[in-house]
Amino acid sequence: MGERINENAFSEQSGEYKLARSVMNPFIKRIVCFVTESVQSAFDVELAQCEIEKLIEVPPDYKMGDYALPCFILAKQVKRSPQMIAEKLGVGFEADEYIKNVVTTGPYLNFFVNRGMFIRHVLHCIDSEKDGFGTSDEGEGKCVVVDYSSPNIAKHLAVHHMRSALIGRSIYNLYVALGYKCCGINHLGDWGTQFGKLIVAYKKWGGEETPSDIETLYKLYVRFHKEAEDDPSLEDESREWFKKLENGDDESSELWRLFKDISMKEFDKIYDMLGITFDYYTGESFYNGMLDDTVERLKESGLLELSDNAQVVNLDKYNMPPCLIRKSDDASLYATRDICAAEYRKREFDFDKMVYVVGSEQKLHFKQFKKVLELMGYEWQDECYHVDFGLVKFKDEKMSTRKGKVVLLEDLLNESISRAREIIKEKNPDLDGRDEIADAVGIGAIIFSDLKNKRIKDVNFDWDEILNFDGETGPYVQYTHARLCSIIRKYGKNPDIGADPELLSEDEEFLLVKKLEQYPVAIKRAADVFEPSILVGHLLEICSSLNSYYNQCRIISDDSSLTDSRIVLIDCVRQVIKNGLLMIGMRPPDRM
RNA sequence: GCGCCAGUAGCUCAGCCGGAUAGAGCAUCGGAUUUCUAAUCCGAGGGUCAGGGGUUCGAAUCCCUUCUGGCGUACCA
Repeated sequence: MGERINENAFSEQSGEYKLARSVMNPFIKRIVCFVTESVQSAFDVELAQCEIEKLIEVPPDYKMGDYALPCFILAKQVKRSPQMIAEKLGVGFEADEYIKNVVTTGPYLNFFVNRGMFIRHVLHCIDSEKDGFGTSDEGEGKCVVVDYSSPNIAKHLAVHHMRSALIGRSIYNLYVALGYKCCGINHLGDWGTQFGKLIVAYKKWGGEETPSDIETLYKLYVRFHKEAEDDPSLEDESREWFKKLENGDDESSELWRLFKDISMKEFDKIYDMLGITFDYYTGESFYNGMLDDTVERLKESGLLELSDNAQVVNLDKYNMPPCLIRKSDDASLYATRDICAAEYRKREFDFDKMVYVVGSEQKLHFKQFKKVLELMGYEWQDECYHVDFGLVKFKDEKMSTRKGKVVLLEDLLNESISRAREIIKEKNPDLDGRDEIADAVGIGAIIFSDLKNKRIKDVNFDWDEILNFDGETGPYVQYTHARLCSIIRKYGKNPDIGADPELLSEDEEFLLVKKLEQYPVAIKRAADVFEPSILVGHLLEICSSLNSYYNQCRIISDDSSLTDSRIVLIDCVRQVIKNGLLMIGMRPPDRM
């Protein structure tokens, strides 16, 4: 029986994590102990266990082994050829219950685990941790602030606000899984000159009726820009109105409140559909009363200087344009408010990390922002991260935001749901609860397509691609989950972890279990680099392994012992897929 | 002009703190269902890892350089 173990996730972990993993994986621990001792006895060279552990990787081919020790690095320290080292170490190996065999292949020493033991170990972990499998307590007592979505009032929620929300929410969940306390903040763009513009537009063209929907507000906004092209005085007028607003003027404050309420109603509708929540909705306006203090601190630090009548922090020394703090009319800017908000959040939450999930086009802003914090003497600026993501591009000219056209998120989501409904009608017309499932699948497809690629990649917004439910997609993962649930339903009993794992002797079964074992590693890696796509990619690998297995082996058969064992495996896969889907904000349907 | 990011199969991407034979999905073509859900699986074709130099026992991966594309570059956010 050939072996088909092929995966590579081990090779890229940080040394720190590898240490933690060894606690979890006794197989690697065993290898590390063996190598450490052997190097000592064979070459009289002493190496730390964590050094050895960093070297352990996974061979690229199933025939080669489960874990490998490349001997190149050792060769330098021991001053022998890597081939010779591998050979000499291999000779001294004795099998035990964890590692059953070792093979020397050129400069590599390849280890084979005791599969039955490995499977037993992993399945027991999953069975005992259940929904908690993949979590840890490494963040206990620490806090992460995540700033996501943060749309501007009076415009429709744009696609990039959805990206920010989905990425941000996933990062939030990842850190919760690692035991951190998280604060999710929607830093609403509810302040700034654009409010002056809106007020001007409303007063001039708003008519008698009080606006009640975001479409009306948006039209006013668009009209303002159109008219301002011919009449630049409108810009001055809007700056004056914003100034009034900032000074607490009644009329403008009332309008501001109205505009904000209308927008929030609209936003909440979309957030509900996507399952996005926040702990705080403290937008820019929230900091209005604190701005003077912030500016005062900047002044005291001697950072402020006057330039063309505006107050700025000069950043020439750092090869950056100056950071504007107050405009020539004394009004604040977004940098002012961001700095103020950061100070507030540090006071309020005493975070260990603060994450801004905002598009790449604002890179310079965050670079300046961090530099100013540093110059103010805040060491914690080191723990502020701009988690940027690529632009959303439109293939289809009809949907371009240019020419005042926008993709309405609500339309996009509804389109996806109705597409899911069509497919259900076609494939499984008698499905119970099909409306709810169409929701989960339709929305899931959107969420998944947004998170599956590295965030830095630009997204080519293409209906056909986003609404394609074949291949590496959200529906694929959900479908896999539903199938597993279906098998367990058919089995009719509760999976019994007492079933014999030794019966799971197929290569596909072992491969699957290895993927499951890597799930907590994927979580950790994804959180470390704020990259949900790492988790998504791992979920796809699990599903792909499972489907391959499913098509090759029957789970429920006449052999009741074997069936019992396979059901335990199936239940564990189901559990892990469920955990992963929830982590990225998707619902795992029991059937579809 | 300057700065940052990206360039891997026809398309979308993974792999990138150097290691064993560059991998997926989509699309195309060919197969699999009396059997636990075919939204699945198996197979085929498809590559100058943008070009050039360098470092190294070894480079898609690190350094330099050129080209292409995107974004940013003080009173918008």
